Amino acid sequence: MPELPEVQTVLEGLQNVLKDRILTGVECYYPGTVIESAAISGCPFPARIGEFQRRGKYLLLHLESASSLIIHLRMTGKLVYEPNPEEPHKHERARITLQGGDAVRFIDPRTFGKIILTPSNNLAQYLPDLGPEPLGTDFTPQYLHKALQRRSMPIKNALLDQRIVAGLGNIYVCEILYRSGIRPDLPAGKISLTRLKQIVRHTREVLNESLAAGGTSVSDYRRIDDKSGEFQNFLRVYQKDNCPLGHSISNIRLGGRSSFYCPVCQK
DNA sequence: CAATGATCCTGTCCGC
DNA sequence: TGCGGACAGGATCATT
Repeated sequence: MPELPEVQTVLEGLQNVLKDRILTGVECYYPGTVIESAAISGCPFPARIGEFQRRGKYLLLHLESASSLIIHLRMTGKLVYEPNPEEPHKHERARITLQGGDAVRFIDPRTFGKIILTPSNNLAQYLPDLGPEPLGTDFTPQYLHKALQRRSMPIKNALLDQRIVAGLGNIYVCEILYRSGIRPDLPAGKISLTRLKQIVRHTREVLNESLAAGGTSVSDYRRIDDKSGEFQNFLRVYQKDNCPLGHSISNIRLGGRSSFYCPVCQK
């Protein structure tokens, strides 16, 4: 499940592969995977990518033709660079074509991923309300304190809410709460500023460690060069039987998601 | 407004 | 060996 470190790793892979290349189009092989804004006037291709950006779990490719591609991988989306590809792969839902015949395949078995083509000045219409970047300077304990006050939902659900902080998913939230020593089901609004400091600190720590490892590969996620990330080797609670101290891990469902935590280390 | 639950979708895994 | 069912989960929409 691509979260911030995986999306960032994919972005850097795209940057390596697509820098200075001329995009000639986006083909769609599954209804609804590619969405083209009605506000697009004239064909935005051929065009180079002027800027590569990530916002939360969204990839933003700004074309020099004043249009942008918004890509969301959701759970099983993968981008794979392919020199001169032939017929679409079995789970290939879309394809970004390049001048010269090469392409980036969008492979997504569960079909939830999207590629949106929209004028660059109209991005906001296709991006939801997103909270601060967890590695940015405005993600602070004070911010979290304010965002969570009087909220009764479990802290785990709050950290998964992209409107509160943009880019975290199930794996990293489990790991962040373990390192912070906080149970995932604690009501978000009742957590002290001191403990929120732990959350902010460990959010940065976990994300930075994962970025350094090229992300986490637990199921489908691969880098654009189809290599695995390595952070799954450093997970302490997610899909584990025991925490690093040997206590047995509990798995409860919160917001319909499995939530791994150590009942001894997390209070 | 806040919180919860259903929904989308298919590959994988488990038990019988 | 094969089958049914549970499960995985990000974001959105509907309901309470």
